[in-house]
Amino acid sequence: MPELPEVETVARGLSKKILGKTIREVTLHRADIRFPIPKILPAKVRGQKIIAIDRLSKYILLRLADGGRVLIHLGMSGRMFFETEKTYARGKHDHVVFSFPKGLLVIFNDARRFGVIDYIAAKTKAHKLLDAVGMDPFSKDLTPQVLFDKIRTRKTDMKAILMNQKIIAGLGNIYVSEALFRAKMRPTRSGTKVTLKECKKLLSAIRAVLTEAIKAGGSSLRDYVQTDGELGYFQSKFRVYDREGKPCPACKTKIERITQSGRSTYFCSTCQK
DNA sequence: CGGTAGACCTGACCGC
DNA sequence: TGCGGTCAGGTCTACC
Repeated sequence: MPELPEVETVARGLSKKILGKTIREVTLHRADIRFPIPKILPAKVRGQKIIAIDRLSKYILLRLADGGRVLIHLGMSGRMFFETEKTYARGKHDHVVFSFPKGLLVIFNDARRFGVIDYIAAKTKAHKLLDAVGMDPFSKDLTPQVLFDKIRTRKTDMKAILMNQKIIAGLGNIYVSEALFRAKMRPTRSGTKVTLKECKKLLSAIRAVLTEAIKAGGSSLRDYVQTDGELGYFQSKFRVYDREGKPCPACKTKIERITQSGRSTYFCSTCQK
């Protein structure tokens, strides 16, 4: 499901209802999803108050009062939503259930099981997955010059560069196509052929599309819902993604779909150079 | 190190 | 109704 805007939407939804609350219990209905879920997690977080809920790239971090953290990644099909203890009927892919006072439940559901749930103890600083996270697109330290320096030496195409989480963290298949369209840049272009001026435009495009998508509550395709069950609506604002054969919103040329690194890319061959 | 294919998993959809 | 093929919002690992 999720790229940065969807994860941000989930993190905000969780904050509204469980920030400052104490975890009563965590139930693991599976021993592993993409990786094993630590068996000790329930014992470690039981009775812990959630003092912060952060998003780092596409990860959600529940910060606990004792300094421990719960790391969550939604993979391709992961969802988190609220239920009430009295009426809850466990769904097929409900793998983890967090219980809070007054019968409030937070369900982690993930059909494809590409998601991750891990526990990071208080004194642990490094984490393999978090160490692979690059700069946040909204970071003040990410200037056009910094982006240019990261891109200019890369021989691979812009699609792969923007999908690389170590370069910029948070974009995925939808928002890479959308950002490149807004920047008028061909997804097939080599990083070595991008100018500083274009990086400035690209960075603005990335920030604009992500900001608009967050405002819309993310994009709901097949199985994404917000924590409260509402649908995000940014999918109705896609300019190229999933619009093969449809007219470009700027020039009416038919949108093309190509495959890059085994994933679909959508672009306008007239607008994007 | 950079680049790329393959792997992991379930479900929805399409054509026969 | 079933069956096979394709595709899906991610990213880690192995290999060149």
